[in-house]
Amino acid sequence: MASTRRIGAADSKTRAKLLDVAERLMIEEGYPAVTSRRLGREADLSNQLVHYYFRTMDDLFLEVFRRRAEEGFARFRKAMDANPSLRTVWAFSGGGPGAGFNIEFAAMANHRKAIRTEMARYAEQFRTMQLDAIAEVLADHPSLPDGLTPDVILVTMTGVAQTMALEEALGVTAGHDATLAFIDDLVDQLDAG
Amino acid sequence: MASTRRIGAADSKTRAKLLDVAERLMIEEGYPAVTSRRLGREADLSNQLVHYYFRTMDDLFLEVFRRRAEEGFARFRKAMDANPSLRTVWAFSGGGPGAGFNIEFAAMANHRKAIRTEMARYAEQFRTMQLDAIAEVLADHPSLPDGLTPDVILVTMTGVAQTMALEEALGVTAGHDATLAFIDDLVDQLDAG
DNA sequence: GTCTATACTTCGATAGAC
DNA sequence: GTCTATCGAAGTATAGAC
Repeated sequence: MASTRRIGAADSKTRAKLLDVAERLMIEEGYPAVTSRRLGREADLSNQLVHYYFRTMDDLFLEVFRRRAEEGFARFRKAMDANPSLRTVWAFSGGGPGAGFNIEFAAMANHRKAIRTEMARYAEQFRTMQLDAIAEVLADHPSLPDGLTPDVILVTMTGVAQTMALEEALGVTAGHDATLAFIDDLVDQLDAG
Repeated sequence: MASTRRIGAADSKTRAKLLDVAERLMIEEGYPAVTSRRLGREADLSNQLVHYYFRTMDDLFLEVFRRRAEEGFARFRKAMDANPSLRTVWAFSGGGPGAGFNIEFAAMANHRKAIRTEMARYAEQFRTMQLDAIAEVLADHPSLPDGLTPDVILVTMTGVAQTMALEEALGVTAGHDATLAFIDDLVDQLDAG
């Protein structure tokens, strides 16, 4: 039978605070720095309280990820409502705010099944949303260059945006400006029809 | 004055073994799993021997990275000698074998200065090599599409290849086949002139 | 070159009191 | 909801013997 250990309410303010601190710590120092003890200290709480709200550390990480994902979806939907265009899709291709955030989870996903599953779910859902958006925007465009389907446009934009973000964090920016200008032009042309 | 602690020879077989095990462990379980104790155990050595060959764990990681980088350079040069084409550049855009390997170091680079510096050095050097290769291959091509400079071609290829590799590790492959086909065609056309 | 011994820190997780 | 107490394990790193 399952453990009888108690677990904190999902709408607790303390719980939300722990998630906030975890998110900050993760971005600033990397996911291995997010430990129950460290978290408790930074949030001015006992470390054991972390285990009260999250059965395991993986549960905590999953919650951090989900919060961000939900927020990202909402922001994308809102932006598309305000300005349904390829440009908006392009603006969100980098994966939202915090490229470092994505890398942390990508590294975790490589070795923790629960996190990999959750990330895949999110990535697929987001891709579908973006794809629908592109299809709608380009619906009345008579002729795209041969082979340049919405699929291809999206994967290419995503690849370029995410890799440039990653490289920029590293301090490597060779070729970025020219590529940015090229994609910008392309997006303009496609949006114009 | 600096520590008088002894340090093992760089050409030691034991040292090489430790680097091998570290590399494997890193890919299989992630960089936090690469600890001196774990390393010693897996290599059938005392954990203290790790500190004999590498003053700090960061030194160890740097050496693991450098070994791979050197090997990657050599493989790229050899492939370009055998078949100097855009196709060869494209084949190496994914960042060599082991996409997971790159993610591990990218995550580390986000928070460890020494590793970030080394990675940036490598990335810049590799990009220059690739750029020279592309420029040479395309030297006698009279007219590229407007704005599609070697810079842009390279950053785009790199972005698409690396992101697809990352997504594939996650299990997300929507749009990959179509994008692969599109780039393949483009590469063929550019190689043909 | 490899080991033992050792010092000190930090970790995840649980039980149980208040 | 939060804390104290506590367990067992693992981490980096150094000194010094063989």
